[in-house]
Amino acid sequence: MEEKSEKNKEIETSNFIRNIIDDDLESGKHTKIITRFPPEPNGYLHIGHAKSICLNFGIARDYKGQCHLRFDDTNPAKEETEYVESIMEDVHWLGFDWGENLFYASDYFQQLYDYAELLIKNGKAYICELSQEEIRATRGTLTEPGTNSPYRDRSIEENLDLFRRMKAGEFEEGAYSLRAKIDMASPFICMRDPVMYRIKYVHHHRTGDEWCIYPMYDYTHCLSDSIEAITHSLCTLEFENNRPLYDWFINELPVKHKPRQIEFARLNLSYTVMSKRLLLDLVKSNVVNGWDDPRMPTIAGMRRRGYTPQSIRDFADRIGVAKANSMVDFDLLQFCVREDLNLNANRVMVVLDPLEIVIENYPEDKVEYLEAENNPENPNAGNRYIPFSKRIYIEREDFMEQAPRKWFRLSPNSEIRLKHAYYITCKEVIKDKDGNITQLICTYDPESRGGWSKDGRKVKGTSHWVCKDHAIDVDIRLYDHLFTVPDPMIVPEGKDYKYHLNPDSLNIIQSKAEPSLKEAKIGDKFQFLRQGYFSVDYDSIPEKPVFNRIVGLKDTWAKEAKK
RNA sequence: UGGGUAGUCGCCAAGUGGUAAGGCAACGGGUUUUGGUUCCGUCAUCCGUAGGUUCGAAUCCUGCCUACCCAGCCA
Repeated sequence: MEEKSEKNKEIETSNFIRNIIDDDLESGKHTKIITRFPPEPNGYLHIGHAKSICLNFGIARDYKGQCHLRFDDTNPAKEETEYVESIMEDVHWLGFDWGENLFYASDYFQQLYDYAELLIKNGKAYICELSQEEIRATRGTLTEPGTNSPYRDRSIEENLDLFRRMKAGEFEEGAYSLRAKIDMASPFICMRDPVMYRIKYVHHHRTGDEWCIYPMYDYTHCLSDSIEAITHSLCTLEFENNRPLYDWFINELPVKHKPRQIEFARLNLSYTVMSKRLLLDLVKSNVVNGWDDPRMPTIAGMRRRGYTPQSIRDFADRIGVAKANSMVDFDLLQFCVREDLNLNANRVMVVLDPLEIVIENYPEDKVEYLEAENNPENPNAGNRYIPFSKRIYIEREDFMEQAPRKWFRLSPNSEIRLKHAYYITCKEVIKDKDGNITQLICTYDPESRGGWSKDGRKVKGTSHWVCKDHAIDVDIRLYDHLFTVPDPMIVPEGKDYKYHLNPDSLNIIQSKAEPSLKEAKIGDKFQFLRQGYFSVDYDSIPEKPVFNRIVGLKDTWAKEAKK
């Protein structure tokens, strides 16, 4: 399904990071490019991570280098095996493979510890007894320098002894920390003697209870990159401030490789939120039904919704990579799925909101099987046969008693084509006592079988339909944006991001589908003719398939009708 | 207010001194048994702003404005 659309597309991928890599290759600084995707296993991956994954693995692929998957697991209090499994699944699903290069920062705990002792021996790190609050208080502010810790000038021997006893579990959490000795007056606040190690009596998902001291991100990340010989360490903009510290550790230690950190802007998508904290909150507060709720911007959610890996990769290519903060239109993502699915999803007829039609001049017990192409964009998709008889359903919104200007669907005495079937003309409108339309009486033209007429008369409107006696019942889940505004983070004073939650982000309806959909399997994707693209949800049961709407078709009539 | 970044079409984004790519969206039109697809066309005399250098600047220099990030023993 994917290969076909992949080859007729050639997005020229050029960005400032690739330019740097090109220069490094040309100058001979590097001969092989190694990148890495370094998630912390404390939550599910989202579309923002997909951007990073496509960037890192994409570069490795294009430069014939390699991209490592490395779990940044230095804070056991937040990390779980469940997350590492979901992350691996999502990266694979997106179409990338790290091969042998699966790593964990925790693999380097011993090496990192040895490096720390070396820093102590070189007089570049010390054991501090200040409490967390005291450290904060002596750090200074954005405009004022901090003050030196009273423990800053301990002897190397004492520092070493204390550090070893920290590791041995002799002290309580928070009683001691290992700090780099840099500069309490640095305008880079992260350089004001940052904490390198803290004591935590917490079980680690991989190292168990082997360690009770854990290294901090700034200390761990640069050295992990170095150990793996990463050439270009790509991260998001908020780490720009940390780069001096990244370089400091690399330069103070006798490392073989000195990776270069390069920062790019993280992805923001309109009508959704992207922070792990907020996504976790949506899950915990049951606003959505779990991490893979189809409204979530998580990879798992998008997969369940029906987005294809190809469409997400294409999206990542199209949004580009730069240093300016930005918010991408959700429209672009929708364009990418439609483009993929238009080529690859078979067409099928489903009447979302059924209105019964009785064809008065059609024989009572006759059933015909009409041939229908599965995908006009792909002749290889073949044909199928759809039953047709006297009673059928059409879409309720395809009929209007008082037709507006430019309306070319059904209305009293007008003629339309039933896709793949016949021309019908509306003769009578049946209503209940409240005036609601309950049924339409129509006639059909037996000469128009297949949807053509010999006299070549123009029938502008074409409706989809299903045969009443053969239709199957299906549940349809119509999804819309989780939020009603492009930027949910802009809220009135005193409100939080939930202020803009869309109360109509999910609508479940019962519909009638053509019988072929009985065979649909979980994850199958279809275009419901004239409606949109839908994917079979895993909540389906044999008696009742459940479809998620991935995205609607472009609807220029809806636009016209608004005028 | 210290430091770090960024400001090119409604939204992304190329461009790196030689006179504004491309995509999405939008708009107009042709084709069409999906008001889908597809096709054709329109869409920045102008690059946050004010000066300066230059034959020539979005690209170099200076000032100013705006936005984002940094004061976790989170990442």
